[in-house]
Amino acid sequence: MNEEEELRQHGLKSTRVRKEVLRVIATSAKALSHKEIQSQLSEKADRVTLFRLLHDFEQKGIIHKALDIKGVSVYAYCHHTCNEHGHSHTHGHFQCKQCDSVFCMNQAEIMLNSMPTGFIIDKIEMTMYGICKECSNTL
Amino acid sequence: MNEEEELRQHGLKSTRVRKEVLRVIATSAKALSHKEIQSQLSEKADRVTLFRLLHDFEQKGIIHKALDIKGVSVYAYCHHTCNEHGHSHTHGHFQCKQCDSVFCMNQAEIMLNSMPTGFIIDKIEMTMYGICKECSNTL
DNA sequence: ATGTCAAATGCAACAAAGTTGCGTTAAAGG
DNA sequence: CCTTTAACGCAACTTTGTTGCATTTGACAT
Repeated sequence: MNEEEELRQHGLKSTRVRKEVLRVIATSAKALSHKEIQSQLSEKADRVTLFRLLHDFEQKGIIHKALDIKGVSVYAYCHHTCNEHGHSHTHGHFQCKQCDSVFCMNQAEIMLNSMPTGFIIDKIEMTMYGICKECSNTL
Repeated sequence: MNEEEELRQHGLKSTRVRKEVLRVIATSAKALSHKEIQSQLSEKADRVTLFRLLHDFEQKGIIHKALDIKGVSVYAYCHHTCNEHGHSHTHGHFQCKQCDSVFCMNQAEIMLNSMPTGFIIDKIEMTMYGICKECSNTL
């Protein structure tokens, strides 16, 4: 499925900016910040357009958001598991202290051994910090 | 142990602002943002002073930092388990969608069922989102 | 008690991330 | 090809957090 089809499937118009952002995110091995996405576009797009587009993509289940250690949002592709009714991610994220890259870690799932009483849990996020594969090779 | 002693024990000068910030954080049931801390001080302190002080407290192991869902830093008391050589928290955090409060959840521990190869893990953070005890009572 | 000195504070200015409002452009369907 | 509505771009703004520098103050020695 190409970008055009995927956008339409999620009820979004297929436009120049959207197609390129989708391509950039879908082909990235790591989660990307707004800034990184902007700098990877061949034809430049407006900051605000990009912010709004990322919100839309997230809302439609095309991408999901994580926070890096500084609290900056980074975005990663959902690989067709989510839609506008909700996200269904069980994976955690990993941020490298060396290169700052954030990766989706499908190997790492979360298991809660006890639930706090009275609290209704909706979503669990896990982030690991350390050194990534690539950086640990060059140490 | 009072605030004055605790600050000295961690190698920090005891000052008016520090004592009050420490009191506010140590007696709070929830993690507090910079903004919330500032608004809870009886004698107002400078924004920048507060930011620097929070960094210092974190670095000395007096408080620890978590990120709320918007990426804003919130701070909670360490209860004497940490020092300048490192933090040793195994608990996760919980943020309420209703009231935005962030709580330390000592009940919730993390279990990794498999480790990603090549990645060196240093620290694991977990945040749960949902409805807190208080808000779920008034639903 | 008082002087000294580094550390802590306050102020101004800045930077980055993210938001809001509004006018203009362009995709999609007829 | 015309119309409509969503997407885009621009300007201005907000919030969080940072940096540099001058002033004040806590801790310690005299």
